[in-house]
Amino acid sequence: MSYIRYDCPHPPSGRRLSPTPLPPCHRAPLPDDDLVAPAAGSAPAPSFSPLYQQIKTLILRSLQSGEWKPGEAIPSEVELATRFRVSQGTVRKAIDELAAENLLLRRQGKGTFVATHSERQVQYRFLRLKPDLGDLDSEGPAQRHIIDCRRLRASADVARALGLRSGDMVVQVRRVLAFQGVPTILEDLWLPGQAFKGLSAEALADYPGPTYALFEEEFGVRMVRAEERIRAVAADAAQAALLDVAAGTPLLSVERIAYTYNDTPMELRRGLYRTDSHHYHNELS
Amino acid sequence: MSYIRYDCPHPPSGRRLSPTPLPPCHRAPLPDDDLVAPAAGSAPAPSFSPLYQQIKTLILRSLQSGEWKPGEAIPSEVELATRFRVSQGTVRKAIDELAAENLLLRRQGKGTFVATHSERQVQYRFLRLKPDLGDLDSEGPAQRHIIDCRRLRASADVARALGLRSGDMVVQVRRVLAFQGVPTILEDLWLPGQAFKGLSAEALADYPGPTYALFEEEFGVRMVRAEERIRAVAADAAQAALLDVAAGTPLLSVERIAYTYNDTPMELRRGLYRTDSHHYHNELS
DNA sequence: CAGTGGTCTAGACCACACT
DNA sequence: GTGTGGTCTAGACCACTGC
Repeated sequence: MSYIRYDCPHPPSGRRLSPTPLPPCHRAPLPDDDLVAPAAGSAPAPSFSPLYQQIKTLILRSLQSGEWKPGEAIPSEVELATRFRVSQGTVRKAIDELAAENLLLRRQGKGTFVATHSERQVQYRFLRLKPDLGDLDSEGPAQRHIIDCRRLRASADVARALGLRSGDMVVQVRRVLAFQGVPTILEDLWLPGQAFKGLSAEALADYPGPTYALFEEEFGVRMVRAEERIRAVAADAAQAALLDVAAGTPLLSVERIAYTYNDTPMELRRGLYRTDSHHYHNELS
Repeated sequence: MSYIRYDCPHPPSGRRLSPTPLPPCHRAPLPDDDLVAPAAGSAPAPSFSPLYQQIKTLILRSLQSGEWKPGEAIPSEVELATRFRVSQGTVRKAIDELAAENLLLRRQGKGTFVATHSERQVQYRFLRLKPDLGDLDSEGPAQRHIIDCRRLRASADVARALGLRSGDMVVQVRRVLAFQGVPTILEDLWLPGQAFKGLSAEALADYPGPTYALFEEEFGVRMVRAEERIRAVAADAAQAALLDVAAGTPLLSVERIAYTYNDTPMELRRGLYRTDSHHYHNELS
């Protein structure tokens, strides 16, 4: 008596059965807006998912809607259990998965928090380039040199990567990141123009934290995961000049697509990394 | 009353208290070999870990000792719960973590299995080079050309990577992997000579599955995780010839250290990847 | 059908953080 | 102390697999 089923004996819309163990019977129906209704908008078919997955979806929805903002605490487990009328253990399992995906951050004794790119611990979460020697902090944050920031129409490949139509407006940023004075990363960013109205070179240059934190704060766009394709290429003359290397120097070409909630692509990034004193670090398991 | 503590009121060695909830008292002491004793060999200090962590350690120990071999089913959760005298939920949580680390594989209705590099699904788990076009299977498995396989004394850097003393014996393998006839990967492998006695070029060439599966079957060495450092380099003349590219072509340099249980390094691999029709794929989260 | 892992609950207690 | 997440248990039932 625990799963949403089509053959649910409850007439009032195919919602989940109530998991009350000892008296093995159903719980009183809940207000529709309190649980996932297989209603408009959602995919109608797969409402077979376990309860905790539905809770997870609901929490995700609240994160997406901005009900809880990055860095803030979400309601406690007991509170959420009451709200969703499930046991604490079920809420717990939902939160466990969201924490494993780095969307939430649990802190014992304090609460559960919406993850952010601002936190010291996980700053530059998506940057895998590490110095060959010395600890990660000894190097300090990168210096940013914004070369260009403009609005233009998306080319075919940029549009495809961002799920736009070619010709749609995008913001393009070109910048160089330097570590301890050595220019090390040259990258281009493309962002959907719609969501990033008003992004300027000044904002990018002045913001003290990670760029993804700026995106969270100024545009409400939270990057949740990303995919990268890495190749080795030779620097052309222009690239070589910007990175202060000889033309033809082998560079790491890193193409990244970053996604918000619901696997919506929100950024395309093409970077060239010098790997003479840094390396791209990856953990496999 | 649930954690191992130094102030545990049980005299017979600092072992864990019994988690019996309703009558909040301790359970009868168990045979020493049944649970982690903070005995010789292990680090003595950190015996504060939760029960499920201890269970995890015990399961890990059985995996390590070869009590359950790759591909085999481990005892059911209830069975393990009885054996370790804990609740099924506690065993479950231990297995959950091991499954998340890809050491175990759960299959509903069938059991929990020791993960292996032989399985079709996760074959080439550690190889991140993907074809630019076409699905992963369309390409088929790589053709292996073993160029060399010899035993020699470890150089300083190889020894350091493998946790050996320089001068210790290692097996060195050089090979080329080709996809659809195109040589794409040139790599050197170094393996501790002790554990890989008898490894031959013929065995490497003839074995039909992934090399890591051969290591499991023939030498009982299970690679559990790995770390990679990636750089861009230019092919020298010899490398270029083997990979059928022009000298100076940019290549991905991938240095991998693969670990067995207990974070013991068991393989150093230095690969050069052509990225003209393939790319290194990485997921960030 | 029995056996396995998967879900859900309810309740107890522990560890940690703040006040 | 109160409130939070973290651990542990016991028991029920569901879903999948294979005999």
